[in-house]
Amino acid sequence: MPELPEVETIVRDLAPQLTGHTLKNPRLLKTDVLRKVSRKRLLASLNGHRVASVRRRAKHAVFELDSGLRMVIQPRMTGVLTVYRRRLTQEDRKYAVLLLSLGGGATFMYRDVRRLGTIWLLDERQWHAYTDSIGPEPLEDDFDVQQFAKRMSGSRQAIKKVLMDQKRIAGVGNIYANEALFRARVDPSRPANRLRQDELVRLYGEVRSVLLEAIEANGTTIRDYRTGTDESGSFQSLLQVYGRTGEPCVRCATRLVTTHDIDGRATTFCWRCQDRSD
DNA sequence: ACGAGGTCCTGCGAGC
DNA sequence: TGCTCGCAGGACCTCG
Repeated sequence: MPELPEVETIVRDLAPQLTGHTLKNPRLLKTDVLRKVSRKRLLASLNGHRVASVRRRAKHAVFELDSGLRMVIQPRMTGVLTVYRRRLTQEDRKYAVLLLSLGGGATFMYRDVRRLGTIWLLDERQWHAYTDSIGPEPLEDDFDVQQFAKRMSGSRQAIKKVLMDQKRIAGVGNIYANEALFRARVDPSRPANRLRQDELVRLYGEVRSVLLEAIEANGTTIRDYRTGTDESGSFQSLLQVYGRTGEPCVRCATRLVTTHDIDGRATTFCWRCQDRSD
């Protein structure tokens, strides 16, 4: 799915096109993405309301309305959020979940092939309860290495799994967990609470730099991901391990290997550069 | 508390 | 060519 850099790209593209605009003619084509909100209440809460802001939190796009309610969309694996300034074709609409008219011929669309994505509608209290329940943003200025080290070392689970735990740090998914661990030369299966200080320092730096570089590249398009202007990202050409099983390590030329030992997710790494060192 | 595994969905590519 | 199978960027749940 879109991870932090992809949702950040989407939100940067969408914000200028949505902020200050009044939403008209909301159409919900699929209801299985709704969580704790009825179709009727969602549509009524959108229709005629102005968008106050479009922001990212973790891997979610957050649309704050003038009513104070927030529509939160988690694109998960295959969700795409785009504003179109042309007439939509049948092909465009094939996987449409939510359509909103923005005026001036512009249309916002959330489409989602697998529909593992979700739409929430949260009031102020529910929003704060949620945002307080997940981890801090790794790219915030005040997210320092001590905070990172403390959050990682509180678990003896595999460091890769802990990196991807949204309750510990927000926004890191499978691609960037693989990349950051490779860059930091840390074995993904190491128990998080057994990393040395120097490894935690490296990992902290690499998590932040890989996320920043991916944002600069407008995210990673493997298959489904599109930016808010329906374009592909370009970070896929800069991946060093993810999707490169059997190819040579960029550092030592050893063939990269993939396991599914950690939480059943694909972990690609260099057993030589990321040797366990405990 | 932890790990394992199932669940929600559809599409695609590999292999036969 | 056409079929079945496993896998896919996520996160939630239950069970033992």
